[in-house]
Amino acid sequence: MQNLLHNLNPEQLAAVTLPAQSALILAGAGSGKTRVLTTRIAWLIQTGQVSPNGVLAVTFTNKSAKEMLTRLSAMLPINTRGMWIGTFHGLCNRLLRAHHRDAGLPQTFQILDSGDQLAFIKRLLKANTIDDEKYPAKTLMYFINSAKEQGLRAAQVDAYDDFNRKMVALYDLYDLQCQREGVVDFAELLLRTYELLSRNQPLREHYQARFKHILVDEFQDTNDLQYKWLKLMAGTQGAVFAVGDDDQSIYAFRGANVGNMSAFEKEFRVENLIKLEQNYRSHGHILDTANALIEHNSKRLGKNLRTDAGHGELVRVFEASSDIQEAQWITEEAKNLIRDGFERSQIAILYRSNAQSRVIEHALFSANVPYRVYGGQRYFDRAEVKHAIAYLQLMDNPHNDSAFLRVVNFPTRGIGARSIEQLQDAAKQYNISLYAAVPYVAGKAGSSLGNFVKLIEGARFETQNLPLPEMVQVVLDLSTLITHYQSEKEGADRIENLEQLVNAATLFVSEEGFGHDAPALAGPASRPANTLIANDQGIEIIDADAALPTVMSPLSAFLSHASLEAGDNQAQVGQDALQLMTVHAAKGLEFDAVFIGGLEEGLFPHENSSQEESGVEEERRLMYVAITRARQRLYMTFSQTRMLHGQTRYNMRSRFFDEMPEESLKWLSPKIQATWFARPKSAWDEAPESGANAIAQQISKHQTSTGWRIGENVAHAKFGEGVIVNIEGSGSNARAHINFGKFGMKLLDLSIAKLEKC
DNA sequence: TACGTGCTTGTTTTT
DNA sequence: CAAGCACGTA
Repeated sequence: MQNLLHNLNPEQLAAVTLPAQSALILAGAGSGKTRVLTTRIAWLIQTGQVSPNGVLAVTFTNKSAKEMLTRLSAMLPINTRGMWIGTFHGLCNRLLRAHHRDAGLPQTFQILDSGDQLAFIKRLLKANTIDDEKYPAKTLMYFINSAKEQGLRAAQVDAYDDFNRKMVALYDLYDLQCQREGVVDFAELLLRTYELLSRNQPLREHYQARFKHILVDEFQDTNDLQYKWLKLMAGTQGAVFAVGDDDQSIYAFRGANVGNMSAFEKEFRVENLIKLEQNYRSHGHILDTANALIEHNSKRLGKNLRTDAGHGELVRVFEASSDIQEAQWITEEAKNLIRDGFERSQIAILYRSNAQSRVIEHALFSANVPYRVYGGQRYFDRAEVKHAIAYLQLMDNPHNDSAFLRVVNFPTRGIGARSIEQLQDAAKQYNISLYAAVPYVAGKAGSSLGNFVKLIEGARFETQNLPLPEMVQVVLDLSTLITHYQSEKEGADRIENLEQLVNAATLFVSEEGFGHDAPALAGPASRPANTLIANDQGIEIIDADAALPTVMSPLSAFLSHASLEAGDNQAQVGQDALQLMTVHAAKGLEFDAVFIGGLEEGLFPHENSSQEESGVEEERRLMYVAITRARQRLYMTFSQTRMLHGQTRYNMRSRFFDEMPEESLKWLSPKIQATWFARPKSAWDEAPESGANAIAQQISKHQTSTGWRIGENVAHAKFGEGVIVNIEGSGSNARAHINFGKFGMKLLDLSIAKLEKC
């Protein structure tokens, strides 16, 4: 124990050793949050306050769940495999598999990822001949997901107008169809579990009694349903140890509710609110900058990071004339850093939106600087992999219409749109799945469809006693997917990805503890004995014991894994290359040197978020996250012109610059560069792109006729500082489109409006 | 059924 | 600008 607790600072120690009551830990960026969480679990177990299976630890990402397990096994000599540490979704999946009958689901229910869900909804709309102009699939998907995330079924949603009534009706239809096919979406995993435990008292009490200690990571990111879920799990006796940082809540746009933190404080009668404010990551000026910025948010629980690391270097600010120049400057500066001994993988370039990466990539590529872009396509999202998965899905649950439609004619086997239509009619008539409707289709179409069914049945029969990896191999062969891609000119990568699936299955089997002798399609009878709990009503409860093999077959488990963990999208982690990613993707990471690009009004803060104050506050938190990624050096850049959606935009520098302490910033370029375009052409040496020159020439034409020029900074009595974006007309009729940042775009008459140059 | 063309539409994203 | 998609033609 001495070992466990040593090296903790007083606040961390206090948090780790809190009594068994609910507690809220406000953990600032870089304050050792994960360490506190894992040490707390280890301490509870080591001091005998709880057994490993009495702990429930919830995270948002598979990555942090894995991280927690790794750290924990390093601290304690226990087998962590059986422990209930995982994502909300992963844990719910496990519960629903074990209690599928009580939850009203088939044992082999399958999980729709967001892509599947969208396709599913499109299909639903088409089948019901709904005008998708009026009711777009994406809107409906958002509607359904946010309803579920609030814990609401269609019948409970308040529909106040015709549009909403229609959405509610479609939501209801959607749920029915999911049920028919035996599929659940992400939100459904949580809602189903929540409903199961709400209605099933013995089950609820069983788990409440089991989980004495519930620990939640990134609590600020919980949505309403997750909060209710936690409340239900905890019951009256469970102690919830919630760790979070309200200043790093950046997912409100997808339903996260920071308000859960203060709600938690009240509803769980938190007596212990501990703030971890000692930062072990960033140097002083960086931290001061972050602190000053976040001070501008009104709704905060209040917290200020401090460091012992000393002031360190000033935060460098650079104003570029164009996005291209910005990228080139970042590239040059990164090269200097590497020359000075920074590791490439310790340098990050962060941006608000993915579209910004292109220009930067171009500059890096031209300069031969290796880089890695995070957030690309994930392994299980690739079309060829999805196809292979669909075959496996059909073998495990043939009623999954999405899987059926994906591969019924892929590779092509003469089943065209007409045959599918016939099949869909039959399925609709008898209210059954497409697969089950095959026998009802007559003629040639019927026989090709019948052959497809035989293919699936054959694959199922042939693989029923095989271990998972061999099963995957057989499916790849029988489906002729590989043969198909062999005849395609650019199929080599795809074939490699498909062959990779066998490896993925092998890895999965060994990691999740499915022995090689485990039956491929384990039915209830063939499963190892589970903990049986008798209750008053005489209902038998099979405890969803932590190890996956006890609650589902290797195939079902592997398919869940494919949906819940789409795989790495951060190809070759740790490779010696610059790290490019969005600020969102950077959350939780840290680097020696960080560049934050595109700090302009409209981009960061993003224009779509600037309408409401709460939107700007979230952007500010996002900026706070970005700043606090840096250990010793931080750069912030912005540009006077930027190419977006094929047209040049003139943005003002971000308001965030006015919210950061002047004394911590070092402007590498003049703060207000009065007239970069008025300079003689020779000044353009640094901007070799001829496009920029063309823009400058175009701009200067206007100057003579109106006395104002595009791109000029102006000040207005009411709207403050702005940038002239366009000028129309000439002489006394001239009017200008001016971007006033937070006041938006205005069209002003140049002879009337009192504008000042600035 | 495969491919080409023209049109729309652009934040952030884990599970 | 450029990617993704719906639609039309060979």
